[in-house]
Parts: sequence; C-alpha cells; structure tokens
Amino acid sequence: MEQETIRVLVVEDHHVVRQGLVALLNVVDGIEVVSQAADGVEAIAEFRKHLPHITLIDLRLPRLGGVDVIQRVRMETPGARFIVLTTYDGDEDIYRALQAGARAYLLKGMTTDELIATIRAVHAGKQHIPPAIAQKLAERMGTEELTPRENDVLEQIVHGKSNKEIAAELDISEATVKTHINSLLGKLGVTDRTQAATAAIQRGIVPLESLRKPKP
Amino acid sequence: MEQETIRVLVVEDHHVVRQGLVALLNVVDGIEVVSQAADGVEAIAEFRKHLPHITLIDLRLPRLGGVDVIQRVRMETPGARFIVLTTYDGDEDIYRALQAGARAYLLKGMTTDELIATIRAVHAGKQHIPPAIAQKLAERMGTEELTPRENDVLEQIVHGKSNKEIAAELDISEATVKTHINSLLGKLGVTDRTQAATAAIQRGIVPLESLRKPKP
DNA sequence: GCGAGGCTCCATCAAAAGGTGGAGACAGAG
DNA sequence: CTCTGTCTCCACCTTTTGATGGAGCCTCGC
Repeated sequence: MEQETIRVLVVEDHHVVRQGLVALLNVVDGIEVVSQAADGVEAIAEFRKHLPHITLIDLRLPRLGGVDVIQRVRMETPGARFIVLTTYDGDEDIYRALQAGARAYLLKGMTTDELIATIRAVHAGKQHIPPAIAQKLAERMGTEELTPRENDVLEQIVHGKSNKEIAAELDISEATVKTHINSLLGKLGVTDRTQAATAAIQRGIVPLESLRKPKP
Repeated sequence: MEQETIRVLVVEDHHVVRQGLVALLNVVDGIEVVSQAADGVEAIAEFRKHLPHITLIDLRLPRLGGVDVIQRVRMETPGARFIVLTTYDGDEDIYRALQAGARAYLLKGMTTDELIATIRAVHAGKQHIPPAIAQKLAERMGTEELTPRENDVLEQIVHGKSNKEIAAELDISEATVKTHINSLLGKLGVTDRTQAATAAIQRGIVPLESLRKPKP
C-alpha cells in the first residue's frame, strides 16, 4: 500500500545545520522538506503557507523563541505536530516545549536514523521522549513552582543585584526581598543566592543571554 | 592553472551537523572531506591518518576537548591549520583556541559561502576572525589573568561553596580564601561572589557542565 | 642577590545575607 | 463564605561576606 509523503518544515537558525538537515531528509523516501525558516517569525509564516505534517524546530531562535512558535501555531492549528530538535538548554525549556504541545524532543547528537524514525512515529500519532529527557522531566516534576514574584527576585539575583538593589528595582522593601529569597531558596533546594543563581542558569529559568550587560 | 584540492577533516560530535557539513562541502569544487571524527580522540587519530590541509573542529567534544586536540596536533604537526566552528561558548574558549593555534573562528550561524571562503582563505595561509569574535577578544585582553589559586577558589564559588567550605576543600584558612576572593573580584570587575559566579559561567572560565552535581 | 608576584595567614570592622516567626491584604477556588 | 496561597511588611538575631592593611615565605627571572 502507498504511504503518504510526510511534509516537513525545518526551523533552525544555523545555516549549516539547517542545510544539513534538509539535505539529509530530502534523500529519504516518504519525507519531503516543503520549507525552511531561520527564525520564529518566519516559522509561523511558513507554517501557515505550507501546513506541514511535521515541524522540526530548534528552541533557540532569533526574534521569536521556539516555545512561542509552538504555542501560537497550535492555537490556530491544534493538530500541528512539532518535534523539538535542540542542544540541551536546561530543564525549563524541555518542560515548556512539551507543555506547549511538542510531541517529541530530540538532542542534536542523535543519529539520522533516530531522527527519521521519530519523524515517522510522530506522524503516525505517537510521542517520543528519549530516556535522558524523560529523566530531566521527572526531576523537574518533583520541584515546586516559583511564584511570579520569586522569579522576579531570582532574575535580579542572577544579574548580581544586592537585596537593596532588588528592593529598589521591584519597588518593595528589603524585608520583602528577603522573604522571597528565603522562599525560593527552599524551593530550589539551595542554601544561598550564589547557588540559586547557578541553579537558575543551569535549569534555564533565567537565560544566559540576559547576562550580557543589558540594563539601560 | 590547476588548483590543488583542499583536503578537509570534519570534527563534530553532533551527527546531523557533521553529516550536513560533509554533504555541503563535498559538492564544492576544490574541497574534499577526507575524513570525519565525532570526538577528540578520534580527531587526533584521523588527523594522523589523513594529514588534511584543513581541520574543521568544534570545541565541545566528548572525551577530549577541541582546544586540547589543536594543541596536541600542532605539537607534532606545527603546520596544521584549524578552523574552529562552534556556537558561542564564552570568551575563554575563543582565547584558548586561538592561543592553541587556530587560524579561524566561525560561528555556526555563518552561511555556506562564508564557510567555503574561510576554508580557502585559511588554506591560502590567511587568518580569519569575524568582527564579533575580535571584539570579544579585545575585551578579554584588557582583563587581568587569574592566578591558579584564584581559579580554584572561583570554581568553588561557582559550585556554591561557602568560604568555610572552600577553605576545607583547598586546605587553606578561611582568611586566605577571603584574600583570594578579594583579589579575583577585582580582576573580574565585580563586587560579590554571585556576580563572580555568573561572570565565570558566561565567560566560560568554569564550564557549565561541571555544575550537574558531581562531588562524590 | 634582589625584586616581583604568588600563596599563605592574621586581625578587625562594617555591611550584607540568611533564619525565624508573625501579620495584614487580597484574590481565586472550593 | 472560608480556605489557601501570594505578596507585602516588620523585628530580631546570627552568620557570612567583603574591605583593609599588614606580614612572612617561596620561586622565578633578571
């Protein structure tokens, strides 16, 4: 019996990686790359234009992140199937991507065969989360969610602010800052702000890019 | 007149990226990928076997890092020409790679044309550092070098240790720890340990991987 | 040999951070 | 409506951290 050709959209900002993916996939029987995008905005446009069966997407994208793309596209096309293809960027992204509706999460280190098998599986309606990722997800499940305010404070900590500066920045008293810190230290399972900062970075709660001196 | 074919070795641990690079380069006239390697140890072996004109190498490699590969290979083959091809991993890696003798440093976001042009340029004996990288390099030049001991202390700070714990770990007094910290804070241009930790991570002085709970 | 720089340690002090317990306001969920 | 959780603030206390200014020792290079 005839297999339907799987129509794929590749979203990836690194030229050589994207070109490589397209080249690899286009020689596979039953898979056709119908379009490509190099950032989140393009991705949404290309999705609308081609309505692919599967969208292969990196999470780190210029202009609009992968998670946002998944959310927005699935808002208008709930059946859209996404396979996240990324290097490890911290537990938080994995969680958010799957929450947003991604069906599979692959690390860039996987083999071509794994990639193709996953595309076929997801197209067939299955889900695919590698053990290493499932592991991270399980760990993350055991941890408490930070409140919005605690996240604000944590972000300031990562940016190297003192309690006094944080209080000024968020327009609350230093006492309140301490309260939030005490609470978030417990939730993160750490004992001081430095540990909180590294935990936030490694878990992807606060993106590393934001460290390159913004603050105007 | 006849151009000599440039023989290239591709060293990259991510399958799809490596395959993509090879596919892209092999269709280019005058360039031939003679071998591939997925980690640092393989890289050295393949280099010895094929003695390529150009080695395209990622810095993040299993078993043996890219910087070490460059150092060791150039020890026995001083004329070896390396092009570092990586995502941005912190200023420190750029510096070390160029110190080790890399001739060019490209970000993975570059176009295929840029890549090919750089390969040709390096093969012709030129050097190629993109402006963005040169910028980082210049910044790093202005900063003071940390002493070995200060680096030890900084690493402990990043791992969330208190001064007392650091003293125990390094078998020195807490007073000495404070001395080192005071010194390294000045050199890093920061005012407290939390800022020192994030600076160390972002500059690649302490690798982010080492945070995933080691310590047996 | 002498100086520079690195490593070690000291004492002291002020500032910052962290721990505890309590409390009022407010919103949303049951 | 009441309960729960969040956000806000307070006071009080201890511990930690950072700043300062010495000081002795060792090694390397000149």
